[in-house]
Amino acid sequence: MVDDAHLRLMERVFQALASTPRRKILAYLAHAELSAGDIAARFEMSKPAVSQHLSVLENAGLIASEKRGQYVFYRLLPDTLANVLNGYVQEVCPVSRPLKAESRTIAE
Amino acid sequence: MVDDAHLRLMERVFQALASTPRRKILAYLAHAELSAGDIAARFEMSKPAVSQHLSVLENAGLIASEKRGQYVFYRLLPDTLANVLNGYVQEVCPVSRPLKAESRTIAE
DNA sequence: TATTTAGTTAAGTAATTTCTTATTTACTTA
DNA sequence: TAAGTAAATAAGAAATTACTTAACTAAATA
Repeated sequence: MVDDAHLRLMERVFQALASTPRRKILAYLAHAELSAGDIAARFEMSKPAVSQHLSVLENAGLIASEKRGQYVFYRLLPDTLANVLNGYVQEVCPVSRPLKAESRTIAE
Repeated sequence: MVDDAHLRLMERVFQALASTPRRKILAYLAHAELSAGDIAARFEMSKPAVSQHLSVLENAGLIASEKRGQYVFYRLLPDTLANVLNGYVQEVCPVSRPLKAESRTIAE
């Protein structure tokens, strides 16, 4: 049951990440909290299209929204991303590999 | 130029991972090298469908194939997965987070 | 209170993805 | 060499995804 929930979350996360605009949105939110309009302004596509991308990311637990007055602000939820991706790397890569990569990073 | 190639690879990797059957194939290959038929036998879908999934994974640099006699054997290329996912986590998550997760793992 | 601004929801279309079956290629063995 | 097995390619149907514009809701301001 719990594991099944985890699989469904993983499914939604990988689905969410399979889109260049959505990965771009996450990159923007890594540096600052932004309103829906701030985000839409950085893309060529229409506002509803961006709004839909934001829903996908929110349903995957990758971002959270908060309405303040007229605006809706979005912020990154870095734990979901880190947990799902690190978890998957460790599941697939014979343990030593990801650790080595991280050790290198830690060493820097 | 180099960075553009990196972005195209990332694009293909996330695209490849956005499919449950393909993530399952990677999990199988994490434990052993398998022939195309061995892999197809583990799924309900037709062999050509599995073959197409294998192409997607191979084009993303996540697996490699080698023909030996009548069979084509597939094996995981763990570096691509680890590099792309770790790289992305670090790009998006304010550095501390993935390191902490890995430190915990290393501590075990 | 009427208008403007920010954002989402709805409905429909275009593009892409994921399957299927049929065909083809390459190797093995009777 | 003929027959059988393993796998990929081809062609097309069905399902999903990613957009568009139009309509709607909520908050701010004149």
